Amino acid sequence: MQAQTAQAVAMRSRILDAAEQLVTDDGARHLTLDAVAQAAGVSKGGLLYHFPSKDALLAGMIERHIDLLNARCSVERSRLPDACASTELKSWILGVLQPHRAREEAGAALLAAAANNPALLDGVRQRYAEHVTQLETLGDGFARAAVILLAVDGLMFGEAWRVTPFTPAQRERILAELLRLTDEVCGPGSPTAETQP
Amino acid sequence: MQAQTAQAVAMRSRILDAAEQLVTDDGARHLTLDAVAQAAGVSKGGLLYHFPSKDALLAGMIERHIDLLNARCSVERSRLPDACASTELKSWILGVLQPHRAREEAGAALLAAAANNPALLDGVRQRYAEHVTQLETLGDGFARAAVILLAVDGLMFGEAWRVTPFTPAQRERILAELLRLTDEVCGPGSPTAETQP
DNA sequence: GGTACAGTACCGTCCGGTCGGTACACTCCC
DNA sequence: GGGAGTGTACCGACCGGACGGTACTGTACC
Repeated sequence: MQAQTAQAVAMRSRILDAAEQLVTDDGARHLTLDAVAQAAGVSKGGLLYHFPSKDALLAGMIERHIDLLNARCSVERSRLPDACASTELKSWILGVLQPHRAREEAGAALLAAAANNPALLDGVRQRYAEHVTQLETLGDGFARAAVILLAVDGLMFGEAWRVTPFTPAQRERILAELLRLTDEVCGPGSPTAETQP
Repeated sequence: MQAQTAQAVAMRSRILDAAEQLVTDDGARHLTLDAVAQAAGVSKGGLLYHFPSKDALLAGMIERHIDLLNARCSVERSRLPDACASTELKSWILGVLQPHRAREEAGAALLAAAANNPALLDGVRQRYAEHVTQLETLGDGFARAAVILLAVDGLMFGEAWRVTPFTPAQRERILAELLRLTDEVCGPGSPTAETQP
């Protein structure tokens, strides 16, 4: 890790943005150092200053992706007043799927990593295993909760690969259904939760 | 397309097997013509005789993957006696997930294609759109059916990427839950339920 | 004076694809 | 029936370019 001045952080972010965009537009195959440097408006030397190797770049993409998801889920979790067993699941659903305008193409980071160096996905694997462990505490509700979790995955992957042809309205219905199914796992939680317009 | 003698078909199949194995074991990055040729026990020239380019090889992987899924789903569909609206969905679930010992790693074909040339996924996109169109006929059940479809995707992707840590027992429970949810979409699908006493 | 780059020249390797050639089977024709 | 021709299946050396990475100089700016 480096000194991380504001300037450096900004440039790192620009580079990661460019890399994500490249993957979603042209495919992981075309994620080359030269292409990333050009897209980010930085020299190759500058790129390698921040990410000393391609693996480091990929790891940076993954790391930011996970951090972003964690931050989103934390926000959603803090918005849910109940401490029901479904809170984690709900915040996961909302965190992953809700603000879908910005960059669910961040899933591209996973694709790029999987294509180039599957070992970089270990962090994701670990996080996933933790999720499943949590779901196990639901007992009989495990299977349904796992289905919900998997559906969220499927939607995220599908959108990252641009294979899911859902309209925004359809997506809304699916999201609502996921939340409804979550309620069925362990009840709707605190009544104050759903009082928003 | 070529003459497709039995010999050629066998060799093509061997090559595709080797390619799939390579992707699942070493990642899409290491899917090179030389590596595939060596793994298939064929010379590079021989490989390029059957697949004139790498894109052709990837397209062949995708094509076989889709054909395999279609065949499996047909078998499962023919086993389901009812013509209920959930038949398609059920046969899809069973076809994709049931014989999971053989090669759900065929999902590796999708990964390899997405990494190298995303345009190769157009066939998959088309097939997916057809699925969704079918689901729309379910009316109110659409959202739930879509969730089921997405969960199947999520499980398939997750297994292809080796991120899902489910035990076989957990997987069984999830599969059962998926079928149960399918029944809820339009009833248990008893044979010709609408017309029989 | 250290951070944060720009710029460039270069290297070694890897990889997709080409190309000339081989072995063998089959067929046509005299 | 035997040579000539044709097509299939496959081999493997080779080429050109792309790509990851190194190395170094310069320089704007706080």
